Amino acid sequence: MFSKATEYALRATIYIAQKSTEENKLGIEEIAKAIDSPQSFTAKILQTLTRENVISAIRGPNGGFFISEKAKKLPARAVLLAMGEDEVLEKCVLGLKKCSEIQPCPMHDQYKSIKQQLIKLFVTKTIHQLAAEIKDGVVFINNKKNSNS
Amino acid sequence: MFSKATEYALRATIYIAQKSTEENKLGIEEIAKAIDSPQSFTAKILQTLTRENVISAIRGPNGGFFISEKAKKLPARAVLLAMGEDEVLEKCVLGLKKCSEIQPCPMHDQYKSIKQQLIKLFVTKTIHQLAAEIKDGVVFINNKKNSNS
DNA sequence: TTAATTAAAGATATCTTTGTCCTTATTTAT
DNA sequence: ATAAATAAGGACAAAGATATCTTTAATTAA
Repeated sequence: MFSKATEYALRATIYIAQKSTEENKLGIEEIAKAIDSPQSFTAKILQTLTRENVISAIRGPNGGFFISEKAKKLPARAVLLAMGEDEVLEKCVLGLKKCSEIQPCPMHDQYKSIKQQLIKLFVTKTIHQLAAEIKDGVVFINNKKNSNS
Repeated sequence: MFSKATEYALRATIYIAQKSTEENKLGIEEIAKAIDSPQSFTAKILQTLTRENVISAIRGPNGGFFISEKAKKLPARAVLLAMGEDEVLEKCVLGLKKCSEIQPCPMHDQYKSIKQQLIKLFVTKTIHQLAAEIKDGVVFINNKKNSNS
């Protein structure tokens, strides 16, 4: 559904929201290990998320990444927008540019409600809410083949 | 959601199902124009769909592509399988390999039902059913910027 | 049998995504 | 001031997706 870059972006953002505070920032090495992503590639992605004001970064000793309380209230969709991949949610499933209510593709009517639910999911779920579920121990976010934490 | 190749594959399959019979086969040029796809690239894709027995092809004069009545009963998912893109339907939205009911990612519970509906759509809708909607004039499948047919 | 028509197959080109590495800028502590 | 720690940025590499072109194989009709 999403590119690897966007998957890493979502995982990293949720991880940072769960683990960091402005006083306790996270380094790129920790983040990449935690979400099982290539470190340098993830660094690029976090650069983008920082530039787009989804997360924040401070350089130098004791620097690192964190996310402000304000940014935690952003919907998950903000990550998609920052990564330039928001249109996936809206797109026609057959890739038709003109597919719409008045000119539907053969899948439109049935896909319509799925699409609406997808959009709703990314619009209503905030970064904070996603992170909170991890804190509760209900869910996980790492990706290692043999890990349970 | 899907690659361009798979989008073309779905559109081409539906178009062939709508327009062709074993007596009236379609050439690659007509198909590519109808679904607004690059002709040579589409030829490769139709080769794959033929090899995977989703559609059929006959070479030589009066040859072309068609789809058997039997194949028309295949679900849309058969096209995804032929294109090697079936896992999109099943995949964790955050790209986590181990995401499951017992070890859910932070989006799992809400995404679960969306995923199920997606799978149901591709499993229950047959190629024939999708093509029939076009014949009824209810839907369209071309992709031209300025076309209404 | 020859020419024409059509898809199949292979080689190649281009672009995008994914990924790495090295240098630079910033900040902190000594 | 200097050294260390950290992210930012740029150059590059590798792989995959997208696309084109040329040649080959199969089929048909003349």
